[in-house]
Amino acid sequence: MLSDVMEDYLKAVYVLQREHGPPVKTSAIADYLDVTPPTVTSMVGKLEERGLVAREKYKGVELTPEGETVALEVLRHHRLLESFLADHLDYEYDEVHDEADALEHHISEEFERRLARKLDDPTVDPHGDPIPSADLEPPEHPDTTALADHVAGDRVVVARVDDRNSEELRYLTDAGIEPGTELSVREHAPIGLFVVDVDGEDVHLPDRVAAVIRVRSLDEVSEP
Amino acid sequence: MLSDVMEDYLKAVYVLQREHGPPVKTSAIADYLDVTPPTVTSMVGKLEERGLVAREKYKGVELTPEGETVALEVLRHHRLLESFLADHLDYEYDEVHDEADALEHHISEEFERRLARKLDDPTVDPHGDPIPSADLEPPEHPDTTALADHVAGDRVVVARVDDRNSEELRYLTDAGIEPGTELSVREHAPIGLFVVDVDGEDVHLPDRVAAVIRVRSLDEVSEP
DNA sequence: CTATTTGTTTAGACGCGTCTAAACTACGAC
DNA sequence: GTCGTAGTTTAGACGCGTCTAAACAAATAG
Repeated sequence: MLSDVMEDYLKAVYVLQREHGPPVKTSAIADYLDVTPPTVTSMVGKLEERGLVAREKYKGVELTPEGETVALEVLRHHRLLESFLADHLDYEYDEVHDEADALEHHISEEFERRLARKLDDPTVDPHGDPIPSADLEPPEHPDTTALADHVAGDRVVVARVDDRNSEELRYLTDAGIEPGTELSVREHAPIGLFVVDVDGEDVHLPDRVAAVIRVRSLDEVSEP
Repeated sequence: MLSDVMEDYLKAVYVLQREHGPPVKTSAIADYLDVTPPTVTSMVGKLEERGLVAREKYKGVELTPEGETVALEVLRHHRLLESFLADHLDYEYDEVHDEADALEHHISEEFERRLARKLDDPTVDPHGDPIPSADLEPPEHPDTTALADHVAGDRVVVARVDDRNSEELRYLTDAGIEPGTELSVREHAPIGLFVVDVDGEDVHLPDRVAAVIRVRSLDEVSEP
């Protein structure tokens, strides 16, 4: 039996591993979960005893296959819930993350099955993140590029946006930027600002934000 | 801030208070929550400090108005969830209780609102239990009688069935007995068995089960 | 009206998940 | 290469929710 908190740690390691590759550092997990580093160390110790992570002291941590399966299960719950909230309860994209976080540990396998069925077995959540399949095999990660890596003139379609910052997400949604949106880069201003064209409207984005928007090229040219 | 566990205790006191009236005994709560009596004593102590229950040592416990409001909030969550699971996720009546128990503490106020709206502000859950309204005023409890108090010949309509025992509930559902079902009492056998007619079929129920099925009379006669 | 049984509370312990303070490791600057 | 610093781990504490064992109160039988 695994506690909610342990599941949260495994999810965190999974996500951070995807972002920066293993090994995942103690402080990165602490930041992600809003907890102090000693707390992480002690929790990671327990996960190691259970064979869910491999750890090298002072170096960092990495999921074992068993740990990855747990993380994928949690992620599947999370993203199915997000999809459900957006599709059937009319939540805005920026509101679904927190609600799904609260619920993801408490739904039964039965609930998961029925939800998936109701939603027609979706493969992508409202932010464009892939939903792990029911067999919990590691999902394909379509090769996308960061919007920040593109140059003026590039035409791209948004693949996914980071779901963690609700305010940012709302800003983007209001500007019409969400998975599936087509846009073109007008300018990369030297002060660290991207200007993109969305449906004929100029939208301004600081570099930091452009870095977490994943896109696919529309013209097979100009890959970074 | 109230923990999930505290909410569970308040819900338990509420339900037990409705069933047997105050004061609610320590052991009754312990049974209900599947916990030992000392645990209840210590928890009740904390609830008392917070002004959510009034207690007389060795006698029992009773909800304060504040405690009752919390209990009603939890119950509203629970019963809205049950309704949702049955109506939109095709759960059977006997499956909804446990799932709702797991989720009731983790949905936001926003979720509650959207759920109620989606369901068209229901006033009764699938078991026939009243759903507290959004203002959390104590709901009306329609005056029903126990099926067990009726005699041969009485025609009644089922108002509610106890949602706690999933097996019993499934048996009743399979026999066609659920809120809204019309039935008539054929016989009260002296060995502690009720025989009722449901849609022309004989259904046999031990006294204990007949005691937890609440009904309303169809002929204005023969009130116990 | 006392004695026994039944039920409740106190006492003390434990695991979980968290913290702060202090010890330690690793790594980049010099 | 040594040293200082940034980051990690150990040590020790705390509140929560639970338990068992023992002390205590209330209800009941005689």
